[in-house]
Order: sequence, then C-alpha cells, then structure tokens
Amino acid sequence: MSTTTVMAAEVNLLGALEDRGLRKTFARSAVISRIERASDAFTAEQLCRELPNVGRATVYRTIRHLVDAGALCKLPILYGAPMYSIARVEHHHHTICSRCGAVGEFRQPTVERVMRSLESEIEGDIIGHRMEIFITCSSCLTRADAKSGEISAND
Amino acid sequence: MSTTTVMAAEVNLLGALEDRGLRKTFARSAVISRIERASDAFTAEQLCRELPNVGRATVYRTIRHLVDAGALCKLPILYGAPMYSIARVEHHHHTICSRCGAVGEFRQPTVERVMRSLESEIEGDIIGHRMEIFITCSSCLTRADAKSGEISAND
DNA sequence: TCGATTATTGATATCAAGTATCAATTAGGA
DNA sequence: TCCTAATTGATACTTGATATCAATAATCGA
Repeated sequence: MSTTTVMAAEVNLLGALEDRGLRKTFARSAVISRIERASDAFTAEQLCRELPNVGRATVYRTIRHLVDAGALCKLPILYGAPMYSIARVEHHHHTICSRCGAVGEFRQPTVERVMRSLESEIEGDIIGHRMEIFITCSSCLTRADAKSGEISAND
Repeated sequence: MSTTTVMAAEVNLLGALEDRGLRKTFARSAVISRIERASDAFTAEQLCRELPNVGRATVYRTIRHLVDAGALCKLPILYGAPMYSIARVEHHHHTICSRCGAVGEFRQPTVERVMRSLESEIEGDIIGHRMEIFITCSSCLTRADAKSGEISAND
C-alpha cells in the first residue's frame, strides 16, 4: 500500500492570485510571504496578530481568495477557528495532531479507490470527499507530557 | 463491498445524559425531544429558534453534553455553523448534500481496513479519523434546479 | 412530606470569528 | 503622467457561542 507523505513543494501563491486577475499589492504580498514562510497550518487570527500592519479585513479577504483559487486548504476543526494549510498537491488528506495541532498531508490511493466503489452504493452523485486522521504526532509522543487539550473526532 | 446505509435506530438521548449523572429537566427534555423528532441534521441556532421557551445557553449546553456523551455527532462544515446529527451507530461516516445540506450516515468496513493499514505508515499514533463525502443527493438531482449555494471540500 | 442541598436555568453581558461599508489610497494600463 | 478601477483598512456590525450569577427546580435524607 503506497502512502505518500507529501513533501514541501514549490507553490506560487501570488501567481495563483494573479492568475485570477487580482493585483499584486503590498498587503497581499505580506500575507502571502508570511504564509509561505509558515511550515505549519495556521488560523486567520494568527496571521492578523503577526501582521499588525495589514488590516484584518485584508487578511481574511486574501485567505478567502487563496482558498477559492485552490491554493490553500481550509480545515474546519471540531472546536475553534478553522485552520489553513498550503495545498501542495492536487488532492490529499490531512493528519492533525490532537495535542499540538500540527497538520500533515498525505495521499492514499486506496482511499480514492474506495471512493470510486462507493459511487454505486451511495444515493446521489459524489462530488468530493474529505478525510482527516487524528493522531498524536511523534514529537508529542517523545515529549510525553500527560496533560492535553485534545482536539478529537467523536464520530 | 458492503456499505451499510444506517437506518433510524432507537436512541435514548435522555438516557445518555442520565448515565452521566445529569438531571432530567423540562428544558433538557424539550431539547431532546425536538432532536429525536428531527430526521435531518440541524444547527444549534435552528433549535433555539424552534424552542423559544428554552434559553439559548441551555440549548447550547445540552448539545454539548450530548456530544460529550457521544450521542450526537458534531459536523464542522466548511462555511457557517456546525451541524449536529444523532449518532445512531458506534462509528460511521457522513454524506453531506452540497445543495440542501442533508446529512446521511454510512458504515464502510473498507475505510476502517485502510485506516489499520495506515497505522504502520503514518508517523505517530492514530487516535481517530473522520470522513465526509460530499454529494448531490437524489432528491436534489430530481428537482434539478441549476443554482445552488454550494458547500464543498476544496481538498 | 419537608427542608436542605446541589444542579440547572436563562437573561444578560461578553467574547470570538468573520463580514459589510465606504472614503481614502494605490496599482497598472493608456 | 493621468485616469480608472481595484484595493485597503478603520469601523461598525453580524453571527455563533460562552461566562456570570441570581432565581429556580430536582433530588436526597430524615
């Protein structure tokens, strides 16, 4: 079974916006370079805090543009604000560490195969799917502190 | 491949609360009987609107208790307020109609098998997973109105 | 049954996330 | 350079949800 852990690939967020006819501005460049520098997933509020010179509205607008362009993934998590991560590959799924919130990406061809076989069994047309795996990541396992504000799936 | 569409089964939401040492009150009974009567998934605000005699705080608190008890599933959707549906089976996944928002449940043993095989390939401990399939449900397909405020997964 | 005790309620205030408004500013083409 | 349309961001607002706390209701023990 070939699970591919997704490696950081080159992405051009600014290009994604320009492709949609949006202008290159200082504010957008600031937001985007902050996102590109980020190795982890982030929330909109985090960006606002780290970019005090950019208006909140602009941060939210830029994020929305990037999600619309397919350059960012929006991850609705169980509690609190949704997280965003750069969409480095066409289609993938996420691992979310329930201790530290670290988000990883992976591809799993078997999942896609299962989806295809479901097509005949589910009433209606399948137009997409989403899958998240909740984990305790290896660095949280080593630093084995007992207490945690767990994020988890209850279903 | 044996996909099981989940049928309405008997659930005892009040019992779920009593099992946790919570008291049976008029307000809680009202919230719960409204939920049990619902065939579809719902939002917290919907319940508040339909139960004007029950305080908002109590509606939210009751929902939270039921989620904690595992009797309700919380579905964080991409935009807007999360939806809740009765957890009729131990573990299942959801189909969400991107047109009308109708939520269905299904079990898919293959998904679980895939999860087990992923255990060896993902760094860290898997503690849970979540999967949603976005569909256009059969009733939306028949009533083929073109326009829609689509809910969708972009990853 | 009657208090006593403790959980629960719900009006209100508050918080957090996100969007609408709109005058001032800026980007980018002519 | 100048013009026009896109963009910005301060502000106000909306929505979803939680904290507070005095009043009320549920349960238990006698």
